[in-house]
Amino acid sequence: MKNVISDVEDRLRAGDSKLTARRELVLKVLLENSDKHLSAEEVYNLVKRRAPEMGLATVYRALELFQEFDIIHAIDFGDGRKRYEFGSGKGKIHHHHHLICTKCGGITEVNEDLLEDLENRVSRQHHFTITDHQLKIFGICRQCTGK
Amino acid sequence: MKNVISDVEDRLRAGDSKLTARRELVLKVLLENSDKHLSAEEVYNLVKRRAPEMGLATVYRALELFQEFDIIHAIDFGDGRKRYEFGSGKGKIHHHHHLICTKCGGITEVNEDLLEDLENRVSRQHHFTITDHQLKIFGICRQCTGK
DNA sequence: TTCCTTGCAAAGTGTTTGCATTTGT
DNA sequence: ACAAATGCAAACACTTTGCAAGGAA
Repeated sequence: MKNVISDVEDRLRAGDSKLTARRELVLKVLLENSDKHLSAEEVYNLVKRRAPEMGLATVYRALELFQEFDIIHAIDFGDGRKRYEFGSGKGKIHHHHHLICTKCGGITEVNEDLLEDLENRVSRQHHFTITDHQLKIFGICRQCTGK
Repeated sequence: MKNVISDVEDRLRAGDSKLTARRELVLKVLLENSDKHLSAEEVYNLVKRRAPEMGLATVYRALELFQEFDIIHAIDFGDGRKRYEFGSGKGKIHHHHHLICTKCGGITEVNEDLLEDLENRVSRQHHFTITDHQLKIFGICRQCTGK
């Protein structure tokens, strides 16, 4: 946990930016809720508990910065706002998928990458150099089944 | 072509709605550009050529109506606006995927459904009843390769 | 008439930007 | 002191909504 923060600090410094107190707070909130896919507003609300004077714009700017440094990336579950998640958006570093329950809105992560074969086929057939993919599966989750 | 329109007309009428002249125009524009994934604004601009007095709100309302009737559905390519495509969003009727070129922004459709095995596995492992999925593959398209 | 549709403008929602002030070094 | 970061409010982009006017049955 602490190491993640100092790792981010190093990466920012290497790019002539720094991990200010506000940015660290944003980062911590993201870390502590890394299972939740928070939106900017949600991050803002959590952050405000510890720094009530903090502005929403600062949260957006921190999120943008973290994205530039490939520390987080945005995902879109179709609810009209961006949500954030650790890991680079580019590259094949961190492939996982989301099961989205259309009843309760809950999101489950599937942490294996299940698409290698498929990617190889598509890549060959369409002469398309794949750098990333995004799979969202919609349906009814275990808890909501049978309700 | 004509049959698609009268089919839509029938479906709307069955649900106590009707295919007005404006709505038909929206539908036609969508049909004539079914390869393009138009946004609301793009539909609006095309529609205005034939009906200059038409308002943007009417386009949005027509698109919403068509979605309710599962005639079209919205997709999000992460550019901040919704784009529309024929076919139901629910159900396993019409599964295809999108190759999104990160260089030129071009979108290629992959019309086979390649995910059956994967769905079966996920469904079993997570007790998740799948109703739909969405796969976006990012990379460099054939034309942009080597530029 | 009655009900639905439409155009227009206003309101909403999520995000970004301009600018004066504050902070860190 | 200087550059970068921040809070605030205004601006933005896309979408939705309220309402009065228009049209079809």
